[in-house]
Amino acid sequence: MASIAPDTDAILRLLRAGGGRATATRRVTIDVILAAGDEHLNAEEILNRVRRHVPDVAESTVYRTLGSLEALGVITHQHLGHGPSTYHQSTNAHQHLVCQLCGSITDVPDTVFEDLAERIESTYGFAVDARHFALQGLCGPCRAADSSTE
Amino acid sequence: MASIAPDTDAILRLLRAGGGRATATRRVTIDVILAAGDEHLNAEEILNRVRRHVPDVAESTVYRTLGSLEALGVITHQHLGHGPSTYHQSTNAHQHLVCQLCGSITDVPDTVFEDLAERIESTYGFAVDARHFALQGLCGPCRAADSSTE
DNA sequence: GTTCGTGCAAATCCTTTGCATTGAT
DNA sequence: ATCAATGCAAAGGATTTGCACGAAC
Repeated sequence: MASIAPDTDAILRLLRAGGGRATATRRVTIDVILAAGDEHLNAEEILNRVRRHVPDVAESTVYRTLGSLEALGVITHQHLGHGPSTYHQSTNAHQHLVCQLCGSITDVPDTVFEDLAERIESTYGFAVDARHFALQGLCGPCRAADSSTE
Repeated sequence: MASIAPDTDAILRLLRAGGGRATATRRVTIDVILAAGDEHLNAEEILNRVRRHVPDVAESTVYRTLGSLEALGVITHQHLGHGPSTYHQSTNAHQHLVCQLCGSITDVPDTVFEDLAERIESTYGFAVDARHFALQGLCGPCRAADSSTE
């Protein structure tokens, strides 16, 4: 498990400690991710925000930086559905409920899954990690709209 | 909800009832899917099996047939991880536990998720459909191998 | 004789890779 | 001076789409 880095400088230090380099572009990329908080940013959105400060970044650079940060354990990516992956700080880890109709995302704490995880573990010996892929379904509003149409 | 079609002819009839056409290629495609039973076939595997009987099918044709069958409710596709989608008959619907290390797939009955689904429904008003995206995690053997290495 | 299904190629989306150059250490 | 990071363009895998032709109804 990687140590948790609270701010951009600490993360840059971590990067350097691993033989990496602290570039201006990387600093901005990290700033963007930390500033995003609970938002679920995909690579393109991160790229666009980085470009506000470094207009000529290549998308491949952002992808490579995201990869490095993920290897350090500083960020995590998750799959919320059919679209692109989203990224956030590892310290923000939680599970996601994604509506298949409207795409809305509900963050839920890990604790909600504890019973399920225990049951699956004791029955199948399988250790569930429900964070990497979101749980799909229908959110309240869409269910209401849906059942009134049927 | 579409009616459940038990055999190839019935499915072809359904297809026709919806204004579609019953072609030889479609017949073979349906046969392949029905014969697959519990296997988790992706589009390429289905294509290869169809080609044993119809050597010159285009991949786009198989994709389009899969789309039509899914629209009819006869088949379902699910995402087991980062790779291609897999398809099976809707009557075989169940949930999947996919090991992030070895890729092994464990099928689990819907009942395992009932409590979780109820809890999420009452807390968030969200109706979970855990079938479309698999639950990720570590299978028993991989956990054992993993912890002995750490 | 209309549609719909098909083959083919090209296009799409998201992401990765190769390679020469720039820049951090 | 070294080696990692970058920009650019091209490649990648999975899937979709446009279009003309052929086949099912």
